[in-house]
Amino acid sequence: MLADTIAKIIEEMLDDAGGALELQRNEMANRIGCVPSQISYVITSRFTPEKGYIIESRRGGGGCIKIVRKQMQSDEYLMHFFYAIGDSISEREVLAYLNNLYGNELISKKSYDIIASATSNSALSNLSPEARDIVRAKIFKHTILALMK
Amino acid sequence: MLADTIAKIIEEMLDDAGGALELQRNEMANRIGCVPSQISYVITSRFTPEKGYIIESRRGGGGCIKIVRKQMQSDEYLMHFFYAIGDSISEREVLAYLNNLYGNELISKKSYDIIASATSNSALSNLSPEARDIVRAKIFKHTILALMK
DNA sequence: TTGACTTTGACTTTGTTTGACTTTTGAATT
DNA sequence: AATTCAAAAGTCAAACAAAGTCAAAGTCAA
Repeated sequence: MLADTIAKIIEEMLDDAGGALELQRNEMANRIGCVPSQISYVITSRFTPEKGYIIESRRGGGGCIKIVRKQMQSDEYLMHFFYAIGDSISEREVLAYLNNLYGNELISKKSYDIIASATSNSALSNLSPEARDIVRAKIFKHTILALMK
Repeated sequence: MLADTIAKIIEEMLDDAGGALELQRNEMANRIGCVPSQISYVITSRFTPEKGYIIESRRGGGGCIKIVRKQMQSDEYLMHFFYAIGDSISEREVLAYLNNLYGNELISKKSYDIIASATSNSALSNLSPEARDIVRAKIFKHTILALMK
């Protein structure tokens, strides 16, 4: 899929550049052979702040898009997450959070798997969708606290 | 029966692929000559976590369904536990199980903490005591499976 | 003949791709 | 210094591509 390919290219560029990089949308679209807005789409769908990226850009002649991969310190970061979780959360949102934590090496794959399964729709299938999201939020918060123990 | 045929096909594909595979629902339905939702039905009815399968999927263009089969050899002990858990379980019982697992060095302290917190009365405080034990059993089973991942 | 399991298809939700149009900005020209 | 222009990036909605959901209808064994 195009979007995944582009995301991968950007990831590699970030690796090479040590976590921060500036790219030109049109130039890149041209090189890859897609419309420029496809680059925008990839960036807004894959390089979100939730996943730990900071995006800045400038229009006009010589404009560019700056992408920075940020890493924080663990407990501080976990607390940040803890407070960010509301009273209700979807399975998808939990996974986005977990991916971020795992991607930043703040939790192990095993912790990831356990929390993901404990908060999955499948595990909570006895509850109504609304109740599910509320219970999930509570479970998720509890496990985040357990991670800091 | 159609469903069994499809299940068999998927099993064979899993064998060939060494236990993990990605398939496209529409493409497969087309090949087999059935409606796409039949594939969904087979997966939800036959490839359940209870039976040791992990399912993930993605919609949209280039979407797919990922199926992973858990092999039970090295995880017999955990499976034993898994089957011992009924449809309802108290916080105390979960802790007894976890202590056993931890005592036998089958899980780490971190895994212990995460699972204990995810299944605590405190995490499930929104639910009535009866609902709590039922949901807890399900969560606990899911986390046990995650441990074997 | 009831109840569990299957089969089907209409409809929903999620994710991707594209292109037309808008906004911003630096630089060249008055 | 003000104006204009072209070169960026942004926005948005339509079209398309998957998978999910759900309920109605069918099947079959106890």
